[in-house]
Amino acid sequence: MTVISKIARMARWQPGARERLQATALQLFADHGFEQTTVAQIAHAAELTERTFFRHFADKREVLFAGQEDFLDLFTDPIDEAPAGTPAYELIRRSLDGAGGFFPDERRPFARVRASIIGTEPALQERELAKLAALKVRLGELFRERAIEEPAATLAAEAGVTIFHLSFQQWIAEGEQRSMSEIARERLDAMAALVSA
Amino acid sequence: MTVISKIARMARWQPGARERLQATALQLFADHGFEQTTVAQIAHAAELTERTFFRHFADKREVLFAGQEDFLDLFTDPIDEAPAGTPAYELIRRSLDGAGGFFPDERRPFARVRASIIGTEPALQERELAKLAALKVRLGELFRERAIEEPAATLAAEAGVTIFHLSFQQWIAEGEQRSMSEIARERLDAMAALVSA
DNA sequence: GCGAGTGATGTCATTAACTGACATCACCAA
DNA sequence: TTGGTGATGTCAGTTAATGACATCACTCGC
Repeated sequence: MTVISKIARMARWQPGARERLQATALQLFADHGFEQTTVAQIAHAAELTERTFFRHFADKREVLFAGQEDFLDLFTDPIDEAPAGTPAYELIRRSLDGAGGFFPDERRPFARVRASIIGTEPALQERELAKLAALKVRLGELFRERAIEEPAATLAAEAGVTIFHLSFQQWIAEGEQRSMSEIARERLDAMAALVSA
Repeated sequence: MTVISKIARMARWQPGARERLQATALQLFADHGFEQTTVAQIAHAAELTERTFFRHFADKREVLFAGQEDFLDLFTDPIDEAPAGTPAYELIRRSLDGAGGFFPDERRPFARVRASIIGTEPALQERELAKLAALKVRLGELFRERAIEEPAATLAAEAGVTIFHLSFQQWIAEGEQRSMSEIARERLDAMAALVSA
């Protein structure tokens, strides 16, 4: 009797289907490319069916982008906790600082593989832009709620997301050792210097 | 003998297949929605085949976004013509001013229909973001070529694209009468005021 | 314990986006 | 005249995505 069939006697399904699909997909995409990998292959390798894949992820690309809600909260929680009247620049600083915690060093190898997959596929870059745009919209809303007027609110949100994006790309760059928070702080300071110059 | 068969005797194909597909697609999308319209329907309504549609447009969404090259040139030509040493802000001002010419009042109704279609479909918003991102990348390159250092180059490109996007949305807003150039100038001034404050 | 629900999964059928290979045929240039 | 070219058509195939219905371990109230 195999280990798998033993487990199968204990539970109807193996737990963690979603995570298994994500890990399997990442592996297959890295090995054979995004386009060359079919959803059927991913599902089969994860010992599930294609239909189950699409129950967990709205489309094939989404398997690389799940967890959007958590991602947004990372940035917005520090802003929610800031006192009223905090200036936009300080809100961005806190937001980036808080989000930095989501990118511990252990994640860097994973992030690099993921980024290299996304980098080879325009369709995936589109999705990434959409996710960043969603973050931008959310930040803009929070700023406006705090009586920061347009166009300052949108521009501040834009700047915040840009700083994050630039920092993230540096974080996963070859040889980079510094933490996400350190890099983001440096980028933010550079922007501040730019504006005040 | 029909008009069509007369023309058919004179030419193997009706000219302007691409434009016909674009106009037909816009019409059908507006009437029945993007998802509800199939490529086969568009092609048939334009008296062409599905295969021909995909020869002109890489995918179904692209029929609403063709002409990317011309669009980019609109923004970059004024920058190419500016003298060396022109500051980033002035480059953006010229770029927006030049691009404004691409949005004459006659285009507003078309732009409104198009925008309302895009607004209802996340997949189309993704594509639009990708196009704007391409513009941002191109502007960033031009700025860096002019010895504007990072992160100023990327931030300036970002700001320019944001101003354009905000201006465009205002241009197609209900009741708006001003020209694209006027609106863009106002938005740019607002941003400048913000930075210098 | 036991029977009714619940939830994650499987099965099956179908649609529609997209692609490759090859055919057609007016036009044009040598 | 003839041979090449380019835009289109035809056809077959793959795969992403979705709806409808079945299954069955688990759980909760009794």
